Amino acid sequence: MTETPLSIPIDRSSPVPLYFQVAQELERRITSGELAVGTRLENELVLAERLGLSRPTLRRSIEYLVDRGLLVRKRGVGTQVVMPRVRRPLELSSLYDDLSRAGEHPRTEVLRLAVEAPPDAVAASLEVDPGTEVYVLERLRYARDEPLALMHNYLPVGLVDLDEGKLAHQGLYQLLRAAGVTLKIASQSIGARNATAAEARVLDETRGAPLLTMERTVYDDVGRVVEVGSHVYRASRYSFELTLTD
Amino acid sequence: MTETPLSIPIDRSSPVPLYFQVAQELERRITSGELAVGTRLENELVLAERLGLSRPTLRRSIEYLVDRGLLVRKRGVGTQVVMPRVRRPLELSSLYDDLSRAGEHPRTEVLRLAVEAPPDAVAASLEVDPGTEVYVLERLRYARDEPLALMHNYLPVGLVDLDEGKLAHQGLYQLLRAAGVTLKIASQSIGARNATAAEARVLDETRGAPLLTMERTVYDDVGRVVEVGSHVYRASRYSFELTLTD
DNA sequence: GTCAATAGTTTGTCTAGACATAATTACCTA
DNA sequence: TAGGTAATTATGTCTAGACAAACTATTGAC
Repeated sequence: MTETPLSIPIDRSSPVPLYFQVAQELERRITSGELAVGTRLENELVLAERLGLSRPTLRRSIEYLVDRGLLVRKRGVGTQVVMPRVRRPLELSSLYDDLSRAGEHPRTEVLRLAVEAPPDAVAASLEVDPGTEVYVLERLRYARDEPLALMHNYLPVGLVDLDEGKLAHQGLYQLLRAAGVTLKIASQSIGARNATAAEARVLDETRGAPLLTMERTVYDDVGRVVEVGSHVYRASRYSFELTLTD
Repeated sequence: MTETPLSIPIDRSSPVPLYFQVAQELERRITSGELAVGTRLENELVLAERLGLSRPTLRRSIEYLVDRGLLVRKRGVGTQVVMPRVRRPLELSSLYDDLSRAGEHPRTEVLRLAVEAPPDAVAASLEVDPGTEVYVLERLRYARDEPLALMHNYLPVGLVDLDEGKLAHQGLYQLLRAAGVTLKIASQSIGARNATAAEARVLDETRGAPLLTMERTVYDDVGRVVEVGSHVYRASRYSFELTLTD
């Protein structure tokens, strides 16, 4: 129930929007514990005046953090700090990015890279006519020198130029973003099955070992399908971590 | 590249906020296909005047739909309809709700309902002291008269009163919501393993059959842990569908 | 013909203030 | 004392307008 007078420096000459400067600084203080859970913020009028901002601008900062689950507002009551534990609702990240961040030293072996007509089901997911040629990519992902996942990707040609060299050192999504593609939304399906003999051999498992399967279709900001992936992960080494909101 | 003059009736006497009336109607027209993908909206000034709203209010409507991935804005260019395919980023729903919606006639068999001290790991997830008594719940979920999942749940006492009768006919989350608990955020981990003999027997699978595992911790709007779940699903009958954004 | 400067269009940010509505608190009456 | 009513406080919604920045297309110069 503490209520701290809040002081945040604002740089009006910065290209960073004012509301975002405030939001960022608030987020930092909350996640760092500087603003403890349960702390009540001063009311918007006072806060706006103290920071030298208009109320709409200040409200926009707070709204941003409310959306992300760091603050709770109640009309007639006030605004309170809730959770430092929250991460993003869910990130559109690739396995490579995740592993890099976790310091797992990912490595990728490109087993196949071709331009050819994919299976009809994949063509349908890609929303191209059956028989259309697309990038077909088969990769083996290692973490700490152990095989982790066998990945099949399909991409329309023309978005990005792929070659083995680039793919060995960068994640596919990094390459897409670098090519100016804005990944916007993906739909995934996560399931499980037992490893076939061939999969077991590649992944250094035994036949029948449990595998996690993931099918993913990724769309960009204008609604184009930019990638279809069909991957299997060793369940003994990997699990999906998610955070849901609402 | 079509550009339609947009006409939306607005009820100023309604308690529904104006920006939301507009957002809802726009969403309906987009998902129904009435506003086709690629359609460009008129610019905000014109649109605001046509609808008799101020620009900030109109902008708020549009912002709502941009956040949900139905519209894209580009400065200097305009606002365009993108995807009718998007659903919510990801819903905090329970298996029971999902199945009901899908018309799968879910049924629940309560195998155990007790108040006792949970394993220490669960107590830690629940953020209660080891040895604290909590609800311990073991259930078998059927869909279309076939066993689908074996579910273990742990809840702090005092939030909701549980009894077998209620649990047979309603999902756990429905009961929580009815008790005034606002589910806000959950962190999940999805993995896979092979079925033990006991699990296989209960789930009508064979020993070694692939199972999807899910561990979930749910928090309410003020940051309390309200449920910890540890579930296994028959991979032959179930997969997780997700939509990621950003 | 090509490239750069420029003008026009459209969204992005910000301000100042008005009124509405929900939650709480204080008070006053029965 | 108990009850409801009124005042208070805070967020929610909305308006009207200003200026900034990004993108497009056109125009002009070489």
